[in-house]
Amino acid sequence: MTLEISASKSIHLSPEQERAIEQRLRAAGLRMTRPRMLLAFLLFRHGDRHLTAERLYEEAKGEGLAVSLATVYNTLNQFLDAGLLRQVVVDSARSYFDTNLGGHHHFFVESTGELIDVPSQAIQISDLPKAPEGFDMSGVDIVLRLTPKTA
Amino acid sequence: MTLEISASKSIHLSPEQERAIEQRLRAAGLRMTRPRMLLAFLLFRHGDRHLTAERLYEEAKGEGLAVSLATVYNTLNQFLDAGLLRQVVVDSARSYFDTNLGGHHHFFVESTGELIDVPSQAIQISDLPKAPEGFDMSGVDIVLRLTPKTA
DNA sequence: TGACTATTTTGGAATGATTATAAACAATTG
DNA sequence: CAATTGTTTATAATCATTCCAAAATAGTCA
Repeated sequence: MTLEISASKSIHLSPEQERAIEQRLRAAGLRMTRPRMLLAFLLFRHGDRHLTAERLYEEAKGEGLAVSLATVYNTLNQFLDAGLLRQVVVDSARSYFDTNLGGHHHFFVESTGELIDVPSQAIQISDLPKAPEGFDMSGVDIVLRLTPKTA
Repeated sequence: MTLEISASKSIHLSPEQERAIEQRLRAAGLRMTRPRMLLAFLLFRHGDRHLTAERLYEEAKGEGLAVSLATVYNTLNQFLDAGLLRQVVVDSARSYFDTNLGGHHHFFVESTGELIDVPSQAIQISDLPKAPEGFDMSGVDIVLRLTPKTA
């Protein structure tokens, strides 16, 4: 699939990239469409990323292939449901989507909104309470909040 | 100060309660007003609480002394700034305010929005990464997410 | 390929939490 | 008590996100 934009701009995926993405989306029960291909490409092409919907939307526009903000939200939520993304809750104002699916935690720079991965083995937890009666513990989220050093 | 509402309803604070609250607010540079006294009373009368602004607003109305939603938000933010409350970020949809100022963490029941304190000594962390160059670590937030047990 | 059905996309309206505004009010100070 | 300053309030504004109905696209099958 070629993501044509204009005479001057377009994104080309190699057949392998395309097949890899298609396979992941198909496995999740999602049809392959141009917006989903573009967004998957932007999300997964370079290592781990932490993005807000708005930022991904801007990035897509910057690449020249416009996609509506509603579609960005729809797609992010579908990817979340499909387990291709994880949500990170660190800020009551906006949602972050994380492409790193491995167990890990985060530094959060409150002043800039930047998130930085912390590998889970960097934090040693020797004891955790068990879930109260009737519940399962579905996740352990650790956020290390950072502020610029007070000179 | 007596929080008079109607012939039938009013909240009475003992002089000690009143003085204690007033002292805390004064120390934070806040004038003593009726809405602040009411909200402080509701927040601090019974042990540790986790409240959303909306819920505190409803509770105030339920007690008969109406206070505007804007004032609830203003007051919560002032109390936050004054260090009388702490904010808990667990849900991208709403903000929780926590009256427990001691070091502790939370269980979060996603299905109901309920928060449950976890004393910090219930979680043993034997190792934490240090803050990246130029930053101080201002907080360590741990959220244990709960889901109803899968029968 | 053509025609049909099911799914997606989209722009714009709607929602919900929170914050800003500006006028009315209450507390403090002298 | 008059002047000043800080607070409350109703309402409008904002911002992220979701909803909606119509237009576009993908999948299916003859």
